[in-house]
Amino acid sequence: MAQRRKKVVAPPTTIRRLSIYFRVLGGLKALGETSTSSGDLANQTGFTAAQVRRDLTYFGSFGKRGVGYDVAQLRQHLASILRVNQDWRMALIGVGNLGRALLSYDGFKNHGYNVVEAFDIHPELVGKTINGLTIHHTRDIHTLFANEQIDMAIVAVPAENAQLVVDQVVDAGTRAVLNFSPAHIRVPDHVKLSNVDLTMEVEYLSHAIHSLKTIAQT
Amino acid sequence: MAQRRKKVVAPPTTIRRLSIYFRVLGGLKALGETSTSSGDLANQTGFTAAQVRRDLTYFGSFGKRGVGYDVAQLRQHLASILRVNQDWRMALIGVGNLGRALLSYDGFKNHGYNVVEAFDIHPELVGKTINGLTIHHTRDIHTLFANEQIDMAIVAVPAENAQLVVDQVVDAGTRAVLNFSPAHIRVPDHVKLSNVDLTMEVEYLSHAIHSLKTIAQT
DNA sequence: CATTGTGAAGAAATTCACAGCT
DNA sequence: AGCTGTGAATTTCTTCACAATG
Repeated sequence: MAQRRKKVVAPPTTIRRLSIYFRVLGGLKALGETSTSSGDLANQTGFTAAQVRRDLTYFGSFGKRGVGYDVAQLRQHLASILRVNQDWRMALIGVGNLGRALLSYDGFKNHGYNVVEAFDIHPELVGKTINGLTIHHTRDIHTLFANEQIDMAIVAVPAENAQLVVDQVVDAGTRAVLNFSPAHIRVPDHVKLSNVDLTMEVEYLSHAIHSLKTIAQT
Repeated sequence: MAQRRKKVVAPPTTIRRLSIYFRVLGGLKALGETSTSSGDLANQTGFTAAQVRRDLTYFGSFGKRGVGYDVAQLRQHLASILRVNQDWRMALIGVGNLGRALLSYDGFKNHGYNVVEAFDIHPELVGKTINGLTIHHTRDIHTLFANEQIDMAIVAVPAENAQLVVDQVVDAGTRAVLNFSPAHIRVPDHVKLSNVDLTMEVEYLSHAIHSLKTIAQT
């Protein structure tokens, strides 16, 4: 112990912004742009130039002073930091409306995130094929996860079943869970959890609209 | 200028947590619980007791020292802060896979967030009925928004059309936008924007899984 | 005496501002 | 001359710790 400690680890907020820079760089590349700058990235993302630069410094220095960043090169660096295009194998648990929408979500497949298994608890869905995937029963999660190495589980089941399902996928060795159910999920330290909470966003907005009125008097 | 300034405005993070407390209180109420505490809420949300209390102080003091909080009463306070159950009128723009899933998302309708209009640009969808809603052409946004007072727009169109669509709904008077498209959207100050970025969450996880390996050596 | 509400302290994230390269 | 990379300052957010109180 008592090791020296520099500012080493990037905040979660930085990682999420990197994902956005990565996307913008993809756009620039598609347009044939070869060079960009922190100011340009700031413009296209709504963050500040200082923040763009600060975010990048957590991982290295990728630009040339006086010049800027090489689009392809910076994009490649971010791909490597974020680990995109690494043929991630994902399983979808819960093939309801939201689950089905996620199955065909372009943003996943196009970046190396492949849904390779689908599960549901409803007997009438089990055995059916959707987007080329046979739907399995959730009771078979453990067995099938063992065969196919699954890196990430997408959980889109009702709140009351969510913890149970997550326990199963964690038990089966999955190390990342993307949870869409409106429930507080507990996972052990070695598992990473990310929540997408649609109700929360809507309620945030309904609060925010209103408080504008209150603030808008200078 | 040079006005005095107390800590008055709650951070956005607080608002989002309030939404989660609200949900937990709903669960407690359903179980017949009448009383709770910051410690209990902390347990059920994964935040800390101090944070629960701090979050609440931005809006008032709702508990009794030595006792805790009345479930129904605190829930009612949060409902009022978040403005749930106020019959919000929402419009969905983009009736693709994701849009359709959102149309039938229980979390919205059950809390007074009603999708009352649906729009799409594709001629083959216009005129069709889905979940009891007739799909209109996006070109009619302005006209139809004028008739029906729309409080919030849910944007689930491809990134390349997103800004255009948002400009239209903003122009039509909407003051809140929930954007699901992977694009940086600009809105004027009087409009509130919230983004749900699925790719970002997946990339966050793929980064996080990996960095665990690096950190896990003590 | 258990639990709130809150100043004060601490930690984390953002922004400033400028030296250092190209 | 222009843009990066980064210490330092600042702001924002979280946690501590305890007086107040039902």
